[in-house]
Amino acid sequence: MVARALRRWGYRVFYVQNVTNLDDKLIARAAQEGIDPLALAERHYLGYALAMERLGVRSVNYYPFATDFVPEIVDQIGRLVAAERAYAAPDGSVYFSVAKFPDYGRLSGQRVEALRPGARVEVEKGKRAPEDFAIWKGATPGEPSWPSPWGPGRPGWHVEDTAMTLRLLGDQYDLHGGGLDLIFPHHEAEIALAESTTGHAPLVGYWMHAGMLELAGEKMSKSIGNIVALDPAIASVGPGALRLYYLNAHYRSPIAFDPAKSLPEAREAYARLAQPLERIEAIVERDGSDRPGADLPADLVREAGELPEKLDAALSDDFNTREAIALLFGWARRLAEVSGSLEGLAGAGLLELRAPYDWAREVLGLFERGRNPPEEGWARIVPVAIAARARARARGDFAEADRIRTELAAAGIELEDEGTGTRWRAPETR
RNA sequence: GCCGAGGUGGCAGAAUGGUUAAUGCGACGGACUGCAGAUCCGUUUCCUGGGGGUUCGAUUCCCUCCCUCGGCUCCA
Repeated sequence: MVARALRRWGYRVFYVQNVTNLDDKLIARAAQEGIDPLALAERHYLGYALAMERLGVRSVNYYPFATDFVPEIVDQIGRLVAAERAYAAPDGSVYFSVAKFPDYGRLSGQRVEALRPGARVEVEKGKRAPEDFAIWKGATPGEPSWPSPWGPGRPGWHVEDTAMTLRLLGDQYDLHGGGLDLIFPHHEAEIALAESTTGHAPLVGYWMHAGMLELAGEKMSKSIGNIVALDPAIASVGPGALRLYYLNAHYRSPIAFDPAKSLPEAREAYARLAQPLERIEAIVERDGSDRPGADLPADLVREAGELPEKLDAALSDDFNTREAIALLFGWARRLAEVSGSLEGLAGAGLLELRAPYDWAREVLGLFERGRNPPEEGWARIVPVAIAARARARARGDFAEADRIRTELAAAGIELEDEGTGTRWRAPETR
């Protein structure tokens, strides 16, 4: 959403999302399954990329893999060691010397003296100070490793990202995102590593830290392993409803996920929002956008014209997506009031009424045209069934009419009777 | 213990130093319907964690306490 908005506002955006494709857990799991850790990482990445595609997250320009940047990482570590900002330990690991970077802790508000060593992770031997962190991990037999001046090993987590961004984005860049849980130590470490390497500060102009998705009071996280709900969630309510759910709160706020209620609620809200758009598009698709008809009432012209401006204003207030969504609901309600007269309007007017929805499509990624359209088979079969049901109803055979509706429902097809006829909808079309 | 993010109606979740604190879900009532659903209209007065303070006025600013979540340096 941020990348979409910035691009709309004329910024040139190059969006990099780093992929850590080798870590302790991956190595352990791969050993368990008897496969190559990098292949396992590739499999995870593909699953992630597929889910993002289905969610309509297509703004990322490049997903660099950490292990493709080992030369850059080794080079950066070399510069840090040469500048005595880092040191090699006897076991072949290299540590960054936190004491040599006075700004350490500035981003997170932490004071180095106040940290509690070993709170969660065992303190390693070979460090000169407990707050130092590994940027090169000496090789363990049987695990992937690369040669380096300090012996074979693999990159530490923090340095991967800075080596990639120094190469891809330069010494300084504008925006860095991430979850609130990454501020310390990871983002703190990125700042220390990059600024110590290049001498240029600040590394990042703006940090955007997103609130956690809390599942039953606990953050949802790949580390805990309770993230499995993403694919089923997309499948159950569709990508649009899921995006609406995420965008329904300010990015910095934690959002409470209730497995029983959150997704159905998002689905209902999304359906309400999409309803007027579906009506408009049904007419335009049927008659074309140049269909003749009545002009739009002046007040509607004005409102439709002003809304995108208001939506941009809402979003430019620290990306207040909820405010924008509230405006969209207001527009949906406004259109509902005039739904009876839509049929008489000219195509040009209908397109004007659609403008706020076009904004939402571009910036929020909602209302994307069916990437998973109903199978052609359905499009042939369902109208036939509907006609049969209409005949059954006309002759008063409601048992047969209900049987047809039930049968279609079992296949996931929903029927809705309206004054003019019966509409049908396949699940997951949007 | 320290650092950070939060605490708003039944639920989710915005906003603001000032007349009725958005929006959505849910609930309730009505219209429509053979029924159901969807849709449309309306209602939902008692909601800003506790306690102090500043102010004519605080949900908003200050202090303090409580609660939830995250982090505390090789989990990423």
